[in-house]
Amino acid sequence: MTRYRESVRSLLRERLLDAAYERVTVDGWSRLRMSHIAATAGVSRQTVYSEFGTRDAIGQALVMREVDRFLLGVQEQFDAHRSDPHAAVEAAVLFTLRTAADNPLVKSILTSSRGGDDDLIAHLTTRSEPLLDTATTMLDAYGADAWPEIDPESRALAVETVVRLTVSHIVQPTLPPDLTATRLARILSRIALLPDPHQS
Amino acid sequence: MTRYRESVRSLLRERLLDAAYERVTVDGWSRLRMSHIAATAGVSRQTVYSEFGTRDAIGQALVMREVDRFLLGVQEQFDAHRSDPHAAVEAAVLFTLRTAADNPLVKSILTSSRGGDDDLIAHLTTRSEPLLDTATTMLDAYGADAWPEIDPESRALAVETVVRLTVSHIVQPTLPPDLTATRLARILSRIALLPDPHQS
DNA sequence: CTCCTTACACTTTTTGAGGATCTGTCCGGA
DNA sequence: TCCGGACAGATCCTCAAAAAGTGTAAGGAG
Repeated sequence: MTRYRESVRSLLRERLLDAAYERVTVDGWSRLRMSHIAATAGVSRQTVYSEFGTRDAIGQALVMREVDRFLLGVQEQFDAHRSDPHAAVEAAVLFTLRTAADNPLVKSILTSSRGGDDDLIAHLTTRSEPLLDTATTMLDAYGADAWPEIDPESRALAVETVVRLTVSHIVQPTLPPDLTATRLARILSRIALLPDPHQS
Repeated sequence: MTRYRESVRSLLRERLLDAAYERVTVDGWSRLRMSHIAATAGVSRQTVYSEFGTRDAIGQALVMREVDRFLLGVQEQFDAHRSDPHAAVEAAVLFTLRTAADNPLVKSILTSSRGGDDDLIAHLTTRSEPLLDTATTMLDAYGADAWPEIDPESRALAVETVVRLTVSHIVQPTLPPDLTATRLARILSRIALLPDPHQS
């Protein structure tokens, strides 16, 4: 019985977050109104309040959900290439670039681009400024586990570098994502002193 | 005679730009008034207008002068280490990080950080968005001339990478500038397949 | 018990009119 | 050449009234 309640409740939460997300990506956080969320989700304003309490809590939940999804996606790319660091980096970078390209929320979280009328970023500073740290730590731990043969210092250097370069390419793209991913993978191979399959 | 006129004129221009610079670094571009510049430089407002025409032109000139000085500084670092690419990169990165740290104008030009009340950045889009391109091109040409033994593709990759990483460290510093410069030089050596004097 | 409607106090945004300030230009005098 | 003064037009404050939004609460329906 309690199981049923929780199921309904989390369904409602997702529905509300979906509604909020839709509005945010179109109008920006500042123009999002509680009544919009309620209307889009087909519930009353009060239901939104009883679920989240405040508007800020919705922003928090929105950011958290997006961050979790993104990090999960990155992990999946790595899992798909456990035996091949070069391919893993290429896949993860490509995934990140593509996500940033068509997910404005993730993009602003990753780049913390100030400005715009979008103060959703304010919620990030609590949760997303550490995002790059979290990602870096995650990748480092993952790398240590999956590829113990690489020397630790080189690995740390490589991880930090790929994170910075990826963000750089989000902020200022030059080549198409897939080519960028290839280039970054090559750079990383050299830094971590890996064999580069595409070496000329 | 004409020589004298030009000399006086360029002296006046410098004086006015100095005055503008001083105000801008304190109050920001938006709060800079033509009358301030005139007063600080000890001339009349009309003299400022007859020299620059518009307020925007002053912003343009200010940005140009700063960019030129910065680029010259980078060149000097390279010239000082013509025989040693590794040391050249380290010196140039360190110079850039330090300049960015205590020259707010250069920093905002390099990072194009929008926001703030400082729309001086707007003038950049004409002149400074290409700054990174200019810097990259300059470094590439310099590298080709000074170190022809490095293979061109690796060199291009290395140059683009060091530019992006340097900007990244300006935006999000972690270690002190000198350590960062050392690390970047090491990374670059590996990408360009150079001998690394500090190899462990 | 959950959700809806309605209502209400409080805070934050938007709006608009008025004045002040600033830009860019012109001219007469030194 | 430069300065001082003057001027039209644009832009930027200021500040108070009105509008809209947040968060809380009570009563009713299923």
